[in-house]
Amino acid sequence: MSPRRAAVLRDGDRSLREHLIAVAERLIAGRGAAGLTVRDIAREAQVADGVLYNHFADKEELLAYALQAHVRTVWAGAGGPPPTPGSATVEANLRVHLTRALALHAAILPAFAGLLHQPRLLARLAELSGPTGPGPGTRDEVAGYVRAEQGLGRIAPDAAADAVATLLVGVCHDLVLGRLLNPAAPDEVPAGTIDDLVRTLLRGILPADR
Amino acid sequence: MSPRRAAVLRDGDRSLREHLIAVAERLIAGRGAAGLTVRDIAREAQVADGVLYNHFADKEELLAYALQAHVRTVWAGAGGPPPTPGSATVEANLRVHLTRALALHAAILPAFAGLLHQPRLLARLAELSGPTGPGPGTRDEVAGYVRAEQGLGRIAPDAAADAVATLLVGVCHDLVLGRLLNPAAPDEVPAGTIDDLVRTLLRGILPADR
DNA sequence: TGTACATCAGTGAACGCGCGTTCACTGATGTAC
DNA sequence: TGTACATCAGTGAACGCGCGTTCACTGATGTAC
Repeated sequence: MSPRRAAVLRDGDRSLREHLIAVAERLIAGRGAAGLTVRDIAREAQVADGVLYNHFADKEELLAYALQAHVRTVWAGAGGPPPTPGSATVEANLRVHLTRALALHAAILPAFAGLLHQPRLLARLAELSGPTGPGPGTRDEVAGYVRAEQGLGRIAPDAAADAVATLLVGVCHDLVLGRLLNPAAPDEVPAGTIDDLVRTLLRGILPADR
Repeated sequence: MSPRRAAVLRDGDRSLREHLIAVAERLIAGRGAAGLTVRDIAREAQVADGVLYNHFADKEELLAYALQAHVRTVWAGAGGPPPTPGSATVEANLRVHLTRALALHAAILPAFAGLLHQPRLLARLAELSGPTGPGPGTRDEVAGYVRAEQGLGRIAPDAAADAVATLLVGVCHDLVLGRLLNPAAPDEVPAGTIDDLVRTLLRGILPADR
């Protein structure tokens, strides 16, 4: 090992690059990427202001890696694999899917708040591998689940799997956006809400005689 | 009329205050409120940089009024009243509701992009009267429609009106957010998508024999 | 009617601040002798 | 083994810029005489 090491990394084998990404990820998880400055990150990392430019082209590149890491961390902590088609009941499984998706979105979407008008950063993030946002992963999971259950005969063969996925992911966006737009609103989703949503998806709203 | 008037307002009876709000509204409609500077607004309004402080406490207050005006304008242009319960078919009416709501959200949500992490501005906006965001108005409209149709027997009495509203508004958030997060995506909603969503809401996804 | 003055909304240069980024310097380590 | 030097990642003060905001000044209008 050649020259100087940052004081904070003296004991350990983590590279400064990894350290910066991890610290930025932690800050993003805590308060979102919007309004985060390079000084905030440097101070929290106990490292000089300018050192990030030895490892990243610019602030955006560091943020892109940190956002990717955040999304991966949230997915890894999503609490195990999604329900297996054919197991339990479709109703219970959809409830699990919705609950999972809500937790994912609640953790990921706020981190992106304030980045929606930074297409350059979003494009850079999209170039990185893996799930880069809250939506696509959940959508594919749900649509795949619906198709599998259709194969098993537990969901109507003419049901539109993509539509179900859109409805389910849409609910997540709605509930999380509602909290962002109205910070005074309560964090908790009322107990009956998820049941109502799942039941509506399952049975529709037409009267029984039609 | 007493002292000086702004050159741009010489011929006309619009106050400078109204002029500033109208110009800011136009800019917000065109490119969103994020990244908009007081100089942008002043230049577009053909008016001195500092004059806004004669009429508003600060930039945030002007933005709040302009956002309110934008939301009102979009609602006023929403294309007439929502469908009347009992008319046509429930399916057709839901399709109209969804199309209306999509248009509203597509026009309003992007204006709020980048403001989601500015709770002070959002709070100030909420203090103004009228619909202050894309969500609540649509939600109430849809839930009210569902309840009215329940009274007429065209929607199942045990259907959850709020859940339907959440699902429908959620779809709007989803489609608009998808475009914001992935600017490369196409603007058009595929023709069959709305049909699929409405049919799923109406009939659910359980097989016919259950 | 004509002239001097008071009023005050509008003007725009200037201020202070925080941001992303740069770069001359520091100092711990590996190498040459 | 001990000493002098080269290397280069890390340091942090400084730079340039754009932002929101301020304020001394301008000048069109109403009023007094």
